[in-house]
Amino acid sequence: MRVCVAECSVEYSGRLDAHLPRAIRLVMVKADGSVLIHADGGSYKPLNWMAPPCTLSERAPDEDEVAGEVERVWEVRQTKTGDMLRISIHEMISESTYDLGVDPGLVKDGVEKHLQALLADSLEGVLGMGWRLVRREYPTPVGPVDLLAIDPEGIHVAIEVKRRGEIDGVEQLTRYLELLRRDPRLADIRGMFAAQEIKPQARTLAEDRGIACVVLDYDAMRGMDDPDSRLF
Amino acid sequence: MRVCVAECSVEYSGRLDAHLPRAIRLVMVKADGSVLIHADGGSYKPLNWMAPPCTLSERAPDEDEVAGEVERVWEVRQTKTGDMLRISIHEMISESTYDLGVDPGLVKDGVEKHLQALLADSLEGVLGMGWRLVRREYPTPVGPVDLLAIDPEGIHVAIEVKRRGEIDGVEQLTRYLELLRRDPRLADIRGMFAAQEIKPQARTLAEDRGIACVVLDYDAMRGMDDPDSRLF
DNA sequence: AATTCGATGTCGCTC
DNA sequence: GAGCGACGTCGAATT
Repeated sequence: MRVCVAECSVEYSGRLDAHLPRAIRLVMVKADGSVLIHADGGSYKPLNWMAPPCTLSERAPDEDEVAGEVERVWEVRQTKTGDMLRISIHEMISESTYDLGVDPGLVKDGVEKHLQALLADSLEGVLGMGWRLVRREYPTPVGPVDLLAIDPEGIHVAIEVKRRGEIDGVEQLTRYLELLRRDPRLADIRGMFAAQEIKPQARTLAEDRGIACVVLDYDAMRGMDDPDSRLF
Repeated sequence: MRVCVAECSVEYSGRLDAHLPRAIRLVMVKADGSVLIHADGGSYKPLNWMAPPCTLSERAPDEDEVAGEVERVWEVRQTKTGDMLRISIHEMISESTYDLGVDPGLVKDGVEKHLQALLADSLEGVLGMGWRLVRREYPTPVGPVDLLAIDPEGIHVAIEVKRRGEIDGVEQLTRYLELLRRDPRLADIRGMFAAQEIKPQARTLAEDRGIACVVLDYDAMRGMDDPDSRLF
């Protein structure tokens, strides 16, 4: 990785055209040729960038660029789309190269699949005694519903699990229910919307459609979970 | 901005839990306290990060951490959500601080909205005499179509404008046409797909559906445009 | 404050 | 490779 701090101006041409006026910025060139240009603020998104696969070439400034006090010009081209990033360097303030090696990568925990697995393992702990799991990823013609369960009264319940419960999740569950009810054995199936957080609009819509809402406590579920039987 | 290269391991706890095993990475601390951790690959997205507003504090490693060869520990806390990022530094390889000043920011040009405005202003210049604009952003139940126009024969034409014409743009226009044709006054409406560049697949699909394709010349349209009447 | 919508979205999976 | 959905989506414009 090459890490530079430079006074530069930048032009991008690709899905749109954009330019960055002259200022001091951090320019990061990764081993795969990709380039990131960061200012000292904003979020994790660079002001400008080029995604791999791409190639960086350096050239001398032309007459106009010299007149504009440009010392070096980097041109980064996207191999597939032809997008181009031109970095005009007015002054290189610092430049270093490091060998970072291959990163072992991020390990995630607590995503929807994990919530689904935890709830499947802790149905009685979360919903109460008498609940039984039929299966995870129960198939329907429009995709699998997260969990199919049976409540203490013996009624089937389709459970949609989300990390954040929003309206589109309720719509998704509604589609599943509509199709599942065509199966005579599931004609009386009910719906349950389970999420770590349920938005007010989603709750309103769900309850209007007779879908129960359950807020999941991830840490509590992890406590209930039997570590020997879990999937992750 | 503080730019460090360090052998580190990282834990994140917030919307999800995640961790990064020990490896050499770039750690960027911006003036607002936000932190980015980059490996030497991937795209512009960091492996891990903390968005502002947040505060970074450094502490000495505890007994377990010392046993794990940790030299320094940075803890970054999100002020509002309480999300936490813990960076355990095994070895600081390089550390520098720069004053970048306030960035003037990215200036965008040539986005779809601008193309749409230019085409609306130059309909006859681009498509030929006799074309008339009905309106921009003509509403349909699935969103507004960019332009509704009338061709020299008096037939309505729905025009979808893109910088890069790809298949999803043709699908979008097809949905608009389907709904617009339900209006008896627009039963004979035709479609036109206008873009600076039209991908072969998109052109094939469009023409198969009877949708005309027009390649827009941005510079020429800017030349035709009356600067006094334009929207930008 | 809440919501909707666009993004140079990116990323990861299925087909 | 294309299509589809989730994302620690982020961010701006709008209600």
